[in-house]
Amino acid sequence: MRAEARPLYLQVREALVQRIADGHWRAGDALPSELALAAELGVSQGTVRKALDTLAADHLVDRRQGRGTFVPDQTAERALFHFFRFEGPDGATLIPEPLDQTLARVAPPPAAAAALEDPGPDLWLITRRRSIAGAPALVEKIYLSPAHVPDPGSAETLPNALYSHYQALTGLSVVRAEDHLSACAAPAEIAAALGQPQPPPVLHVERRAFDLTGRVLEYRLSWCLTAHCRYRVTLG
Amino acid sequence: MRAEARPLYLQVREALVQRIADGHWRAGDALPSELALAAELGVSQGTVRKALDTLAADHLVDRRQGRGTFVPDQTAERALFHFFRFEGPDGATLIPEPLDQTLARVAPPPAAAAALEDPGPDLWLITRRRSIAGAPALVEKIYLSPAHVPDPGSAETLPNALYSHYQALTGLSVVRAEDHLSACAAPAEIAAALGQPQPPPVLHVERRAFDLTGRVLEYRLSWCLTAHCRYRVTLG
DNA sequence: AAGTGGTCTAGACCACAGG
DNA sequence: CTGTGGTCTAGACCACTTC
Repeated sequence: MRAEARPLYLQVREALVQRIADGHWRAGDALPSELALAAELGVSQGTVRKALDTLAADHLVDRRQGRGTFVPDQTAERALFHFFRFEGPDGATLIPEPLDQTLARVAPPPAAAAALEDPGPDLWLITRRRSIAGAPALVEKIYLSPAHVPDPGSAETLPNALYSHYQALTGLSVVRAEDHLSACAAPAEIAAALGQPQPPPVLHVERRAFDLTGRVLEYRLSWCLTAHCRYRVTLG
Repeated sequence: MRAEARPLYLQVREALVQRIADGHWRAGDALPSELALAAELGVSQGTVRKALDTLAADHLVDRRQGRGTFVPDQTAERALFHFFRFEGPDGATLIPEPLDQTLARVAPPPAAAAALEDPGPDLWLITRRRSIAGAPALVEKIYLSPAHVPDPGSAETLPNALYSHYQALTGLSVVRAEDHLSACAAPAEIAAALGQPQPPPVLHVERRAFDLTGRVLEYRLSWCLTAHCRYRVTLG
């Protein structure tokens, strides 16, 4: 570890992030112990600990007393509870049932091209419908760059939990997402997919999902009927 | 500091939170230095530091190198950037202009009574309209318990930034909020207030705002036209 | 110069998991 | 029993603010 302007523990943090991003350690792997990392990097255990604590705070590693420090699996559970923000009107956990989905290569719409840097000539587009309480309630258009996800599989094999699917395919984890919400009358195509004769008011969500190096891995548009669900946000 | 089951630094944290909640230190005040607190509480500086670091992470105190540790003012700036989640379509900061507002005592609607524990026979209700880009775009109904806010002032004197107003009046700070978002056709009353002949789709936000002891200080319903704005969420 | 928080180190002991 | 992370301490030095 050389002397530089930035604090040592941030340099250690970046070195560790680098190795995770490289795939040096894979999802599910345990990192070396604090003492081992300290010896290897030539810093004290306390400095490694501080770096690991900041990573844990960002959910980039998982620390378990007596066991070790782990690169987290993108478990379906975490994807569901952390990145799926819809819940029932009473606050109950809500699990939408898959209805149908398609997979295609499409020319990038301008918004998708702008969101996904380096979009290339065409993108993967997953279109899917999901139902809540037995009625179609959610339509999603999910854009992926082939540069990041060369082959998502087929429409039949796409699982419900996409983020863990991306990780299994590519080693890339979604660690952060930014949503922009608005209300609009459902576009005709969406209203039809939701089985509504008249365009109903829908909650529109535009999402950018980032990997741990800050690249946009996924650009997603959702339209949701909120008769039986709502989007929950906690502002700390 | 007595020996107990919970870690020392959490006991220190709670002692500090208690004093802030008590008003022992007021908004804007500096806390004693780490060494002074350590001596007073009979623990090491490192333990006090760890407690203060967790408080800073939760925005309950403000630490500034060379100056000290402060109980944060509920500045209009923080209220705006942290708890006001609307922005322009291009991501630009957005400042809605106040249009008009009223203040009344009303019988608590069931939802407001459920949200505000101990609501009493009636509540304060602030109703206000705000405009974006020159057109009415936001209607808010804000319920306050007189037990927490005995006298919010008059409709004429209510400022734009309510959370810092609450703090100036009562010493209570909003430190956390939970929003529930849905889309609906604007109720007739709201459509009229927004100057829309037909009920437009609006983003409906139900907010509970908490003080640092976890009580609900405010229950707020908002209806927003999202033609020129959107609600931004970052999921870490 | 004095006082504050920020970083870094070294070492002790505790709590937990697993062989 | 060993090894892990979690807590707690003590002390050194640095960076920043204020007088």
